[in-house]
Amino acid sequence: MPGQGRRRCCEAVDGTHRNLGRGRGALLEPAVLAALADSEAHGYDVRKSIEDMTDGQVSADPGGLYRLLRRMEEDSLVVSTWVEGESGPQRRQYMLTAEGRELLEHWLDHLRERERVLSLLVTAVERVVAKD
Amino acid sequence: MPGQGRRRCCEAVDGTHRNLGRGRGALLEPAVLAALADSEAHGYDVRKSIEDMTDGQVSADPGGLYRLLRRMEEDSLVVSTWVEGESGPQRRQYMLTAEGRELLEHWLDHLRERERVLSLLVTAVERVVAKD
DNA sequence: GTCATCTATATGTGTTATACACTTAGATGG
DNA sequence: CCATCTAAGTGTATAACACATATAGATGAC
Repeated sequence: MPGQGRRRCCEAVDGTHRNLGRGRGALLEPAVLAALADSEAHGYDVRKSIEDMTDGQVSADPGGLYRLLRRMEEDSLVVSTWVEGESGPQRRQYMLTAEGRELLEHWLDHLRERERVLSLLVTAVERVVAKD
Repeated sequence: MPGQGRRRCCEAVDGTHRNLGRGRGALLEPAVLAALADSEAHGYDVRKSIEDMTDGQVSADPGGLYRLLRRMEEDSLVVSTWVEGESGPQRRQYMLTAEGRELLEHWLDHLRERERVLSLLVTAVERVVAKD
């Protein structure tokens, strides 16, 4: 069986998905934008939204998610405020900005393109594999 | 327009796609495997195969492609031989191994899963964007 | 009453592939 | 002779990731 040394194609050590693809090809950012487009939320909720969105298949790494949210705030895609709960300020509420919403629309086109490319690739692989 | 500082979502500086997603989420490896499943080929041909496969939308970075091929050989997914052309040995011919073919089959399942997740994400984004 | 578990938000860090620029070299063609 | 195509690389800074770990309050079991 291939894939002992370097890990390949399947994501996390435990076999679950943990990412949506890396870097520029990543899908985590649009997922976050989409999660926040409905209503503002805090990081923990965003994480659950993404799980819901993807049918429980993508469970973002908390560390990475919180860092992404900070990055996105730096880039003015979201803004955050600390929510003073009845038990002290412990939640950072994120809200989408107009810029973030604009980018999400842009992402939609891009995601559709990616869908198309992926489907072309699947077709090509199917052709050469010709599995049952 | 968002995306001046950090580049976002769109791939290369010139606006073309150059990758298929990074790292573990990357699609370049299966594309290479698929390109070599039909018939052995050298790197330059693989690059063109990928372009064909993706309707000209993905044009792999040559540097990265050659490095990937080397990596794949290290992992016994492909084997290479220098082809002695009539004008000296200048082409490295790559051939898929049984292990490589096995991994490609595995990739097919994985790509289909990715297709499904991507389509769920697109649906989610569409719902919140509700564009035209 | 304490122990696990859940909510919630982080930081630390090594690893790795990437994008882009650049090099080399033979062949082809105007 | 000079551009362009084929062909195969190297160099390198950067960025993002996976995973481990820390923290703290709340909830619930036993």
